[in-house]
Amino acid sequence: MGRTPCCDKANVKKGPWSPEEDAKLKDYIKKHGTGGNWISLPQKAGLKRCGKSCRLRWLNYLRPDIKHGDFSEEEDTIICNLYTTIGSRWSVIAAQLPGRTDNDIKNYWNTKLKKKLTSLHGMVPQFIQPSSTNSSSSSSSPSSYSNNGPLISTLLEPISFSSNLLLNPTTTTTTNNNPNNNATPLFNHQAVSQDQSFMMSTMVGGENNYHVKLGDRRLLVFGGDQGSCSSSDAEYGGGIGVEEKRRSSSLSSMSFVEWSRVVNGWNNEKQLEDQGMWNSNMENNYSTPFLDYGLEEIKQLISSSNCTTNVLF
DNA sequence: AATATGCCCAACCGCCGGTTG
DNA sequence: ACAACCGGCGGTTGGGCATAT
Repeated sequence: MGRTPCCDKANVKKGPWSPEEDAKLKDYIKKHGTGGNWISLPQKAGLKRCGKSCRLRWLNYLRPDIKHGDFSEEEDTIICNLYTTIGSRWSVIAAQLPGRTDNDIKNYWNTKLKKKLTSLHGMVPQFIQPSSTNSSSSSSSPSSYSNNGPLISTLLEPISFSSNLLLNPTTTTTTNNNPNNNATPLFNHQAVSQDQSFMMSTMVGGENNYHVKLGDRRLLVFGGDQGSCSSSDAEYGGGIGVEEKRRSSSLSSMSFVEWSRVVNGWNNEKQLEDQGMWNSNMENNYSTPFLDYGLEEIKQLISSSNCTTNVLF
């Protein structure tokens, strides 16, 4: 048989916490810690609450390192960037914002940030589901990501890598293989499988270093699937970013520049140029060299660079 | 001033993977 | 091996507050 139930559901208090309850919980944890057992905690602390409720109250409100108050522009950017990168994995996003809880970020996104982006730019960043090599799974649950293979996370710290790692340049352009696909991603970066290959564009940067920039942060971005590509990709994103080419020959694109324009409100090429994301020589040359990489090459490339970031494979 | 509407956010709900008995 | 619990997560709800009518 299994274990006994954690609490008498009929005999636990629900609803808002009183200051007295908060004080009891805080005091208990201060003296004894959580002990790794939330279920027995309320009884020990003298609270008529479910352990789950205590855990939530502590993590989302009572913890001493919680940051209250408005979100900064930088936090906005990180949230937007990560949302388009990994979707609504609020706990992962929260891990990048010290003092913020997943619940806070979720609420902030749903009530303010979405509207802010809509009012500023007339659109909201979208997260496009990765297509799965496992046809039975198309859910957005975290497990589906691990099933799909490695997740390459957005880099939140400056990166650079040497141009001598760029091999066998070929020339290609992005095409929209599915004109009926209206779900145009602004920025498309997801879990990828081991057997997928990548198209990596050369990026605007120094002579020997390639990077893309978002505000004062540089990001290495991988992405795209499902053969979606908009005209704006060709217009703005042709030479910048990292693109994924599936073996199926379906070519897809994200538009990093387009996304950066949205996030930062850069409205013309001059602003993009100022940000190091555009150069006038590219104006009539959207068909810049792309380079083929496998995942292992990318891993090697990153590990051999000065990268000090949280790339997840 | 009274009422309606919209917004915010703390808390709940239900699901999932891992663990335990 | 299996059933049930635990911890963690994301989605949703509903009460309180602010603003509009």
